[in-house]
Amino acid sequence: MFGALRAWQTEPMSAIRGARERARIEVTAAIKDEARKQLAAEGAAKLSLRAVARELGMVSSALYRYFPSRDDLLTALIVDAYDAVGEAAERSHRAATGAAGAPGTGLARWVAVACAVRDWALAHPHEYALIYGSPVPGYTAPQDTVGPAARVGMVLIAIVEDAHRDEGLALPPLPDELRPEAERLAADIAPGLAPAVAAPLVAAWAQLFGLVSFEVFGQFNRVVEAREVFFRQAVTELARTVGLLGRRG
Amino acid sequence: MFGALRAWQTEPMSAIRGARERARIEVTAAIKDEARKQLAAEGAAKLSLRAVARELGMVSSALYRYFPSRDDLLTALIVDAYDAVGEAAERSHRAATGAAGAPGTGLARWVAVACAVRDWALAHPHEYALIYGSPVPGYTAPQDTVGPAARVGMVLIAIVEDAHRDEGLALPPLPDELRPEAERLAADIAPGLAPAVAAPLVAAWAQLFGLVSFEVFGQFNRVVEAREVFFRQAVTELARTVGLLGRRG
DNA sequence: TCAAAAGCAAGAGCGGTGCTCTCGTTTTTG
DNA sequence: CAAAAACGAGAGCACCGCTCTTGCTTTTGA
Repeated sequence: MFGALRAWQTEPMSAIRGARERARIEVTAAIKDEARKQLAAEGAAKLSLRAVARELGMVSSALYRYFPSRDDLLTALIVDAYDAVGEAAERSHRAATGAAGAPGTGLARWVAVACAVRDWALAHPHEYALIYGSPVPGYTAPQDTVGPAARVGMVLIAIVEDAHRDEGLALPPLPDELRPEAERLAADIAPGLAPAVAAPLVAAWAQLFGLVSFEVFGQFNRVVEAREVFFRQAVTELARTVGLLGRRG
Repeated sequence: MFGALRAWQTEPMSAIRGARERARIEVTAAIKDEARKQLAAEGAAKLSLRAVARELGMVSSALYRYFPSRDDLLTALIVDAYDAVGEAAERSHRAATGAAGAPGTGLARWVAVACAVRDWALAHPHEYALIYGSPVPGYTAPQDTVGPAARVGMVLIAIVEDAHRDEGLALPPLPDELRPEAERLAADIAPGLAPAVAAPLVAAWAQLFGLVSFEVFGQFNRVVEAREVFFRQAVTELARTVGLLGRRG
């Protein structure tokens, strides 16, 4: 018995130290799971700490041991949502990067990642709204969210960088007014990228989510019917604006 | 006295019939004004019926004589917001349509309207979030909102239609997969428009708001710095996708 | 080894919310 | 002029986020 105790204490730091810490991790995960369930069911506005606690069989005040406020719980869900959509994008990117270097695959990867983002958004509309709709907690995003929030953008950058190296880009001319900003952007987000493509890339990033948001938020209701083919065509055209070569290129 | 009463009763239907009706209109407007003030200050999530009533010196239950629920108040604000941004777009369209028929004005009008939408959004971020962020009341937009919600899109359609008539469009080829949807779209939203431009136009509509949303919602923080010139360049490129001819065209 | 410290669940409670109902009062209507 | 409708005020219900206090358990450190 004492031997077992000693064995626990000599476990590496990375492992869970005691029963308390283990329980804390499990309870924290259970809270987030239940909160995510309520978020998916009713939306962020209806998410209630008391309801989460009730469903977990604990008292509402106990929940504040794990999240100092409702906004902190929402922030945790925001980070998870960014990670989820980011991972969906990265997975589809890996899947579309089977054969590297083949001409035209840049466009295929771009469309694949865009469709992955759209699919995730349609499957998790409330979580999507949490991160790409109105920012509900506070006015500015907490620092914890900036890393996960960049993952989709990183994938898009990687696609364009790879295509630039492997197939070349059909670069649009860079207007003089935009040159300083484009150079700053390129140096900031992708040091190896040509300034002429950095600005269109950021714009395409925003426009991609414009297409997704309009569909998820119902702006396309009674307007666009064949949404899959409509979306694919739109993001294909978007790929052209960042220099990815299509069939017509 | 009775004469005055009779005179009131013989007034035309369009006028206000009595003191009660007049008061109702005024109180309704006061409620909406105060609600809009709180919306602009704190956002839709913090809008409280009780606070509105308190500020207006009435009891919260009295407010329910004018709006049956909080969501109905929000819906009224949504309609007003759609009308406001729609009117901003229409006004800038009229201003940019001084000299009609001159070559290249289609592009100028497009950029002017896009900038007007962006300016309004940056000036009224919470109202913008109410209509182009997560749909907060219910899941589907009430029927009252569809008309006002279409105003900006109508302006964009008008610009392209006028340019099509006056200057011609540089139409991109229409892929076969998109043809049925494009024809349905064209017949639905703008009977005089070529199918090849209908789909890109709807996509550009969504992408325009993607650019605005990313800026308003803070997604461009620490990414895009020179936002005005960045936006103008992006919507100029967007104009090209709907066939409006630029200098390079 | 054992007492101090820290973490934890539970409960009561505060001020706030949306919303309903009732009750006089006032205005409109027939 | 009486019936009907609209209205403001108030009390009250259930819920919310959040705080504070009270005991209990685990962890810690001398």
